[in-house]
Amino acid sequence: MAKSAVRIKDIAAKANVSVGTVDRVLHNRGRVSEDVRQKVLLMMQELDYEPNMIARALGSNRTYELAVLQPDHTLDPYWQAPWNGLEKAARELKQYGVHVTIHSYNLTEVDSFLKQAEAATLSQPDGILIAPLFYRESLAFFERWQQQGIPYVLFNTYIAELQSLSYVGQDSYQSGFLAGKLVHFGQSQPGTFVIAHIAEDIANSVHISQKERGFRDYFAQLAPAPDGPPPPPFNIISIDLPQPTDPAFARQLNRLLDDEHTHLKGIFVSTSKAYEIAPYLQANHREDIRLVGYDLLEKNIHFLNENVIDFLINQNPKKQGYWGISALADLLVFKKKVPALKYLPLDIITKENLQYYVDK
Amino acid sequence: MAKSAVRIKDIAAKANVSVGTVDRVLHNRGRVSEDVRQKVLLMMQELDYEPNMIARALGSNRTYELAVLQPDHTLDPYWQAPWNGLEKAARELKQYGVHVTIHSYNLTEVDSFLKQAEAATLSQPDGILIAPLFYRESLAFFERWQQQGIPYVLFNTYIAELQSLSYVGQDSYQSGFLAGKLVHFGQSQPGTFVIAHIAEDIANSVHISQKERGFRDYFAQLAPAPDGPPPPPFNIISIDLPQPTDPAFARQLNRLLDDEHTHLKGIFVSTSKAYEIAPYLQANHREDIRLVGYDLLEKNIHFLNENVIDFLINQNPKKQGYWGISALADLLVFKKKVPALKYLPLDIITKENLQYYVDK
DNA sequence: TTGTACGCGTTATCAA
DNA sequence: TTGATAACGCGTACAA
Repeated sequence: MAKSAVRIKDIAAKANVSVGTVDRVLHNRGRVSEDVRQKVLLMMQELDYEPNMIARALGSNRTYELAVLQPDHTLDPYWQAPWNGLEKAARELKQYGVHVTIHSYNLTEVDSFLKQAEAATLSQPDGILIAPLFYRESLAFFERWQQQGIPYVLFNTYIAELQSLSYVGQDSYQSGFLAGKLVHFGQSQPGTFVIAHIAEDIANSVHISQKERGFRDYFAQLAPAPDGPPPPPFNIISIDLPQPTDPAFARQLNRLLDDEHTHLKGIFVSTSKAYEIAPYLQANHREDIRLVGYDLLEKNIHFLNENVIDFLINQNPKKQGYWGISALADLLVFKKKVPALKYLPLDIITKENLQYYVDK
Repeated sequence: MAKSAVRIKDIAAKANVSVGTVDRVLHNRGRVSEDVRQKVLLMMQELDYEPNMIARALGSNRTYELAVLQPDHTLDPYWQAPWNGLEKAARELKQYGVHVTIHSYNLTEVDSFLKQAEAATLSQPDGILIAPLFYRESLAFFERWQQQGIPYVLFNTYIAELQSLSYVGQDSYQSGFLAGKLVHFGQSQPGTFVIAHIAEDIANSVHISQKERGFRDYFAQLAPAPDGPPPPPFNIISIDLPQPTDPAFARQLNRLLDDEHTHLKGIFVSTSKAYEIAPYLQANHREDIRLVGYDLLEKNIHFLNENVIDFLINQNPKKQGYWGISALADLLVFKKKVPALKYLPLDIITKENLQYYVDK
């Protein structure tokens, strides 16, 4: 027995009022006496009324303007995927009156961010989705949005922020922890594991340092096997590399690879740029050194297929965009509760299961 | 500029006909002169008309009855997940007039399947989703459904079948291949890898033998590294185990574990029953033997957390149910093209990323 | 062969 | 504080 179709009309009849009255209590628009209100509320409960969202979308001709702030996907390949996710969500929600405008900023220029954020704010949207790569500058806008009563969702980059509706993205700490497992797995001889940061301002980048903490914690918790032998002494070091175009990049990397008594077992690249390290391993025939990185960029995929990169951790960038928009839509059009935190899966990608994760 | 809202009314006006006429050509119901038809078609193209599915669902009060044939989820824990997926899809599509009825059969009794399949057929549904675990018996029903013009979708168990609308599920061959990678990864010493079938009628089960083929092919393709050293000689054997309650189960397993010169490196369990093998490894402190299996059952998760199971391959059973129903809905209510094959991702699950895949 | 008018469940306006 | 009633875009009898 599918509890089929209890309509506003039904509860109106049962409560001896008109549909207009029911509608008023349903959306507490006021202008209805308290006793009638209670009666209607009761009837709604009794009949277990569920609004027909389809009819609602059709009837109320209202539209919802959503503004998105994210780095320009034509300047950095990583941001293509979130962009695809946004577009997909936009397409699906179009019929519900949802319209999304993407404000792209240049991820290397603060001014660009400020300008776009300003534009987004002035457009008076009904909701905002933001990848807050500029920490400090974002905070000021959060304040403004909150005062204006505009709900906003953070994605991709976590900022501890109590006022935002939700954060959609990855758990950086756990992804570092997982990376530890992946570089270590199956290696029992003592040696060194490296976490490599490429051209990152670590001090100003919360999620990078969380990744490092997770990575180190993985090896730390390896210790206390109660009955087994103690784990071999692993040496965990982190290196900061400059831009790959900088000659110092090759110099530092080669020094690391050439140092015989380091016993280098694996490298974890804390960003999506594992493909910058891979050529050096390949050139020196050091495919035995485990290499783990992030994201299914074309260049990463290339080295995964060449067995130079062993694992990629997929942060599900497309879904980040998709669910970010969905969260806003859930709040605004479907009036659903939105969880404050939505961690996306950390997919482990190898050559053998890659095909299922690349966007066709 | 969002190409906002071109309605039937608009194209009717532009073509100097009534909405009724437009509707007739839209659904080619005939009864419209060819020249008018062409003109309307042209206008539709020019205006890039997209039907408003929401209004359509509301206007046409038609409902769609979907029948599902799958093993009883109260008798086998694996089937809980697909069931959840079905329910989720049903909930989302309810407002579009989609109603799904689940016909559960006992996966150990052919008669039960026949009875439920008969019932489903007689209910004259608008579409059928079936997990065809009984190969031969399913074929007869396919024939009937095809003759009755009822679209049907296969899920979970692949059967080469040209008439079905779609197959939604995993790629068994590739999952065996992946399992090969996972048991082998990081192990360079020669030794033996085992693929274990637990209480399976392999001859009658296509996907189990596909898994085995994939598994063996993984090791076969390891060979020809053009410049590197030849791969170590791996020995791949398969064993058929009886029901775990059968004393022969323990006997065979212990014989395998005790045989010193087998140099057993890893075991791949071809079904979701890795948890039946795990206790033996644990009891004998043979956690060094790699163990890989399928699916996030509670018992498997337990041994994953205990480091006895190293990897689980997630076949995404919940999504199988979800996308199975979605495929039917896409065809029937949204009139969309449905791909003949939808392979779900083969997620690699470890202790460290498990949390993101368990159904909360 | 074509056009008209009503209904789907909801919202929103306006008069009572 | 209430109740009619016209939209919303589409499907569909039924009339012409």
